[in-house]
Amino acid sequence: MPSHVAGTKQVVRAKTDHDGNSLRKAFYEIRELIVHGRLSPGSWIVEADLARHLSMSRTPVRSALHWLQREGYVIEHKNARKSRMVVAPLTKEDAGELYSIIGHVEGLAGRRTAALPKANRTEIATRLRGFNNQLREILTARDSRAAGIFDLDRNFHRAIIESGAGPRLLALHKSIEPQAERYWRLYASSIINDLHLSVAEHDEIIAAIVAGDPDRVERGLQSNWENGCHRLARVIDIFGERGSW
Amino acid sequence: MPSHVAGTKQVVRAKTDHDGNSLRKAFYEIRELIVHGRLSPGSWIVEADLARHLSMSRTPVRSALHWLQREGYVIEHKNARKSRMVVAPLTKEDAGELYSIIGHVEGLAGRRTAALPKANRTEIATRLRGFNNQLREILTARDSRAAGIFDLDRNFHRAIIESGAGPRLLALHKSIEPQAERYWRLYASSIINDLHLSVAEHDEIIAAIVAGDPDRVERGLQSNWENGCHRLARVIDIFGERGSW
DNA sequence: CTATACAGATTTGTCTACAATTCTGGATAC
DNA sequence: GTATCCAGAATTGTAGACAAATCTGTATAG
Repeated sequence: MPSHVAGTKQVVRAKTDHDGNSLRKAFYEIRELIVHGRLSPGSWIVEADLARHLSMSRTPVRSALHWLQREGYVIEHKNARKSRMVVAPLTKEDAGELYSIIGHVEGLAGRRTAALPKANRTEIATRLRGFNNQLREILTARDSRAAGIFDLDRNFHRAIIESGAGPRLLALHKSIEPQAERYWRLYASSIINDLHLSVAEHDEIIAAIVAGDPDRVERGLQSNWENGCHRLARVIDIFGERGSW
Repeated sequence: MPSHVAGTKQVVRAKTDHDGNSLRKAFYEIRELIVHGRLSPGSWIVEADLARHLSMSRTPVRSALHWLQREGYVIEHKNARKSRMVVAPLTKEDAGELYSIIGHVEGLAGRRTAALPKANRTEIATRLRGFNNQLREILTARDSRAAGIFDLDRNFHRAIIESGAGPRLLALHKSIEPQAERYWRLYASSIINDLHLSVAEHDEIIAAIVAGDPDRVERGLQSNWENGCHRLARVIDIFGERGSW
């Protein structure tokens, strides 16, 4: 190549194949950062910083942030006509609405789970008992490995949703549930101290599924979330809200 | 500037100010195209074509399509590792799940509307009666201006949601409701023929709000959607599903 | 006549460039 | 000492370029 062309383009391109789907990766990684509190509630988001952190360009990061905004993990601090993005704060009011929605979404799914054939229901109940018994063990052992608790509770609820919900409801649940996890993680004590209550509520839900009673399952799930919300509210009152100032 | 640099960049750029927010515009316009059936269910989507149609670059169009995908207006026809986008088909099964979800979301909001102070409730009821009476007029006059019917029914429901729901639930409703509109628009006759049933159900909902009975409001809204779904299912049976082949 | 292979056309995914706007800090006026 | 204004830094929004992947149609071999 002649040397006089050297300065013309010379954009050394680093093989664009960042594995084919950076957007997904960006979405899940950023969500993880938010859910785990590494990006703390109320804090500023700079696209370029995240892009560097994830070692990709701004384009997929940007799209991911828009997803997160639509789902409520991120809100736009609209100054004038430009949208600054901020990690959504955790407030008691928001928690109330969020938990209420999840309770109803799960209630709807649970209702359909209760309508499944008996064979399926007993199979599910067995699985649910497995999760709940593990929770009970942690409880009696005063183990308090918070991480395990989160996962067990999540698995319990997911098992119900996944067996009863169709694709739409499932997607809806998947997009909302991690937001409740934000509250769990940051106000962990609320879950751990009152764990026995939740375990008891789970027992009732299992019984309702075995009985095949949709109303009872729905009520059980709604109560579980509603009560969780009250327990959470107490903790928020004590420790204060985060990211809302 | 030395002449040997003349060929370096020279990208004449046409003032990027497409008004500051092309993404929103792209999202709403494309959604409109889908909801109104201009982009028919099951049909292929090509980013570049849409970009040309909206006279903007692919970047905002692409993001908008991702939003639409997340909300269920568009699905990805995943071949290998690349995502071809397709306008979501309209199926009886999907309608069932969709209507069920909306019924419950509105039910939750309506429940909170029923819990408002009496003064607010009567004010809302007045507004609702306004919409419903207009529907009744169209009905008795055998007017069947479909467009007006859509708007009136939508306004009726929105009035309830907006008075009872918090920001999260409102956003959720806003993202789901237009998807029901897709079914309305394409199977319009299902609404128009049985309009009197819906009007009667609306009356019951109004009465429940006036009475301030959350359970009754919730039941009323859920039934309204559930019955609407049945009416729709009959029409789908007759005319067939669209876009699913 | 059918099946395979290959070349060109399409289309998507990601990157970087650039314009416009907003923010920040410091210098100047009072 | 405080308020105002301006230059430069930082940040966002959009455009367009390119590479990889997929699809399509045609030509060739059997």
